[in-house]
Amino acid sequence: MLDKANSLTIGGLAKAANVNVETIRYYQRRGLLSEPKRPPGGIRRYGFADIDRLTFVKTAQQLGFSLDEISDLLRLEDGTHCEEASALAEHKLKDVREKIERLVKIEEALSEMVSQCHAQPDSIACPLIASLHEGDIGKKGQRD
Amino acid sequence: MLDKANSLTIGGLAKAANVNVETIRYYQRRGLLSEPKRPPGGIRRYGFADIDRLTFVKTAQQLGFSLDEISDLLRLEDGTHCEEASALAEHKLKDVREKIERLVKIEEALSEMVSQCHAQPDSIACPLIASLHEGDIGKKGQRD
DNA sequence: GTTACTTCCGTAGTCAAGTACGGAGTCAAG
DNA sequence: CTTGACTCCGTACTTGACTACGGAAGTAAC
Ligand SMILES: [Zn+2]
Ligand SMILES: [Zn+2]
Ligand SMILES: [Zn+2]
Ligand SMILES: [Zn+2]
Repeated sequence: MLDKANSLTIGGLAKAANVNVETIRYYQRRGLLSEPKRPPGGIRRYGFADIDRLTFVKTAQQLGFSLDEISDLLRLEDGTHCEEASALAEHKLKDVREKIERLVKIEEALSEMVSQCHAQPDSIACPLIASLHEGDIGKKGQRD
Repeated sequence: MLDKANSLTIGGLAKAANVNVETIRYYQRRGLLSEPKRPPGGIRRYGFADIDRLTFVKTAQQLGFSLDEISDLLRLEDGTHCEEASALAEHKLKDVREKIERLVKIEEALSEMVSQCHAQPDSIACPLIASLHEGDIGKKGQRD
């Protein structure tokens, strides 16, 4: 962790990790990223470890983890908590699969509607609109 | 739509649709749900159509649509012309397909991580956590 | 016909995840 | 040694989606 290359200012880190400076400071306040000591009367420097951690946070976030959940993941970093980490990930995986299932149903409904609509360009009532009146999209499986 | 059974008070509707009363009122303010006329000096009554609409909103929401987008979806119901309706529906369809794509990538990444984790019960570092450090998920095409 | 819930309505507060602002201090170039 | 850019820090604002609050009026049970 004591890289020769702990040479980035917060702005450089922000650029390197492709996040806003304020986001870094926010993560520090949330305890997701530690603040390097500040040399007396100077400014903080950051290094690869910080880029790595920001990457971790952003990646996990794209996987649908909240910042709180990411805190949990970060506390499991020592690798001795494989069980807990995978339980967390498996829960997310289940959520994601449910979302996909529902989206596929909507996709089918929408594309059906669109093609019905195109099939009847001159009808008085739009079949797309008519089918929405039936309200049969996503009738079941309302849980998280 | 003109059910004999328009007998629910807002509280009953809330219970039936499994949402908070305040959420219903909020949706009314946002125009996602219409307010039935109030009989002079009386209270509003709701029916199945309202339950359906709330269900639709909640389902679409779980699929990742914002309330604004849901407004768009719902406006397809409100007598827009065929052209506009199908344009909207096609746009949404594209959105849905993009969402599915992104979620499938996430799903693959997560399930890969989980199986790596299970494959190495005795490793020192959890490969699931290790892979979060690599940040190679969704490197491109993250847009909406 | 009094009491205890509800409804109605407007306004205000909450929560997550940032983003912006303002003033003071620091640093690198010219 | 002055300028201009950047850092630091605290506080405040933002957005989306609610949730709560307070007081007046409606309604139901006894
Ligand atoms: Zn543990
Ligand atoms: Zn593991
Ligand atoms: Zn049509
Ligand atoms: Zn779109």
